[in-house]
Amino acid sequence: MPCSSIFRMMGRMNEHKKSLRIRDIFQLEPKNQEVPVQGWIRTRRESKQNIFFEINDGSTLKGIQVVVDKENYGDLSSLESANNGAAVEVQGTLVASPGKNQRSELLAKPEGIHVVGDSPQENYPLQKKRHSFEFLREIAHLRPRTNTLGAVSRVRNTMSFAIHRFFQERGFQYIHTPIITASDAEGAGEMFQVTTLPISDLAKSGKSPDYQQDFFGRPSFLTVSGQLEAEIYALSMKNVYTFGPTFRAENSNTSRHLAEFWMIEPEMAFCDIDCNMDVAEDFIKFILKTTLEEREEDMNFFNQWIEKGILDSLQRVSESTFHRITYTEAIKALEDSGAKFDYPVSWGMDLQSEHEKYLTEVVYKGPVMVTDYPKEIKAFYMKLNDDEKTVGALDVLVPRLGEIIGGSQREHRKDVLIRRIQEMDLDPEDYWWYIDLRTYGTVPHSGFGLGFERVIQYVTGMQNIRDVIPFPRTVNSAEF
RNA sequence: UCCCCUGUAGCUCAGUCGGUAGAGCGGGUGGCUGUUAACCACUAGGUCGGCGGUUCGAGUCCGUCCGGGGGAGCCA
Repeated sequence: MPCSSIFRMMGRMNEHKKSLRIRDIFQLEPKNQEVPVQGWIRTRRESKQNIFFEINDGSTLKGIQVVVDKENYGDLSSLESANNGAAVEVQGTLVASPGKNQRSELLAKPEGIHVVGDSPQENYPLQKKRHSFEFLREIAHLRPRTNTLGAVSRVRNTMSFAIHRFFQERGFQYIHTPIITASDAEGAGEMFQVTTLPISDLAKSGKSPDYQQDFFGRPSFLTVSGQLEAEIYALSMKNVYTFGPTFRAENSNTSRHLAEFWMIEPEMAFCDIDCNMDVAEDFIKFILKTTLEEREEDMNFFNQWIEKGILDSLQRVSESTFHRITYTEAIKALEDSGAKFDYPVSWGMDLQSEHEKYLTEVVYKGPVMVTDYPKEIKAFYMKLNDDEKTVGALDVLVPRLGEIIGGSQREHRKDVLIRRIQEMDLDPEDYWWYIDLRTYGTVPHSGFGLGFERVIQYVTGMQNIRDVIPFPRTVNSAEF
C-alpha cells in the first residue's frame, strides 16, 4: 500500500478512534495486529469449536468474517443476542484465514464482542436469502442492509462524485437553480403546486383561491427543470451545470418514472450542437469508466446476479465512438431495415422506444446520437435550423435503455425565439427575462439533461427505478 | 390514464373437478461440522387482501373495492 493511503487511513482512524471501515481492513496485511470493527451482523454460523459472524458496515459488499474460539472466548452467554441484524463492536486481531472465501478474518479477543443493539429474530424481516424487490420496498428502512441495495447505494455515491468531478475538472460551475418556480410554462410535464393557502377551508367555502394572498403572490410550483435558469448563468460563466431534485406530477406508474428524481443539466455558451455532442459523449464514457474502475466489487455483483454481461456491455460503450446521425437519417435507416414496428415509421413522427432500441441494438449496435428533429415535436427553445423544418435537438440513445440524454442547441436569435414562442401558442411576456438574454450579449449555446436514476439503472442493470433511489416517491407512495 | 397479470404462514410459492390448508426458506429446540445462501431432525406458526353474491358447502366461481407487478403512452 502506498504511504499516502496509510496516512489517509490513519487520519480516518484518528477521527474515529474506535474502528476502521471494513473496506480499509481488507487492504491490510494480516499479521495479528489489533483491529476494531463496528457494524451489523449479516450471518451467524456455529460449529463445535467456533462461532462465525459476517459483519458488514456498508463500506463493502462482502463483510468481514469474525471468528469466536468458543474454548478461549470466556463467557459465551453474552453472544446469545449476537444475531442477524444486531449492531456490534468487535475487538479482534487480523489473521490470515484458513477458509476458502476470504483472505483475512478477524479473530475475536476474549469477550471482545459487544452487542450494542440486538435484533429479535422472531420478526427481523431480512433473511439470509433473496428477497423480492417489491417486499424490500415495503421495508425501505432496512433494505440498504441487503447486498443489492447496498451495492446500488455505493454505486450511486460514486456516480454522484464522478459527475461532479467530470464537470469540475473541465471548469464548469455548479449552479443551484431554484426548487420553487413561479413559471408554469416550462412545458416539461405536470407540476406540483406549492401553496400556503388554506385549501381545506377553501374547499369547504367553495370559493376559488385568490393567489394574490398566496405566499409568493402568484401560483408557484416545484421545478420540472433547471434549464432556463442554467442558461442565465451559462451566459455569464460560460460553462455551468445543475445537479438537483426535480419533480413531475405525472400519473405514470412505470419502472422508469419517479415523481421526485435527480437531474443533471449542463449548459455551455459558445457551444453549438457538435460541441454539445462532444461533451455528452465524453460525459457518458467518463461516468462508465469511473464506476467500472472504482466499484469493481459491486459491479461484479450486478454482472452476476442482476444483469448478466453488463460489465462487457458497459466496457464496450465506454471505449466506443458514438454514432452521430440526423433524425432524417434515422427515419431512413428504420424504413430501409424492412423491420415491422407497432408504430409505423414516417418522417415527422417522434421516435418510439421500439425504434430507439432498434437503432442502438440492431442497426448501429452501440450508442447513437440523433440530431435535428422536426420542430413540431420539440420545445420552443431549440434552435431552428436553416431548413426551417428541423431544430437542433440532441438525443443520446444507448442499447438496453433507449434515450439516456435529451438536449439541444438553444435558439439564441431574439426574433426567431419570439416567433417560435408565438408559434407554440405561448406568451412572450411570460419569458421576458429569457428573451432579454437574447438582447444583451447573446451567443450560441447548448446543453442537455439526464435523469440520474435512469443512468444508475443503465449502469447497474436494475429493472425498477424505485430500487436505485433510497426513498422513491411515486403516485400514491411516499412512505418513509 | 389504458391493457394484462397477481394477492394463501414472517419471506418465496403450490393448492387438481368447489368438499374447512401444504412445501422450501426463516423462527424456536436438539444434533453435527473451520463454517461461509452451512447441514440434519423435531416443533410452533394461517380471519387464504376487504366487502358482497352463487352454492348444502368457496382459497377455488361471479361482482366490486383496495394493494402489488408487467407493458403502453408521456418523459428524464
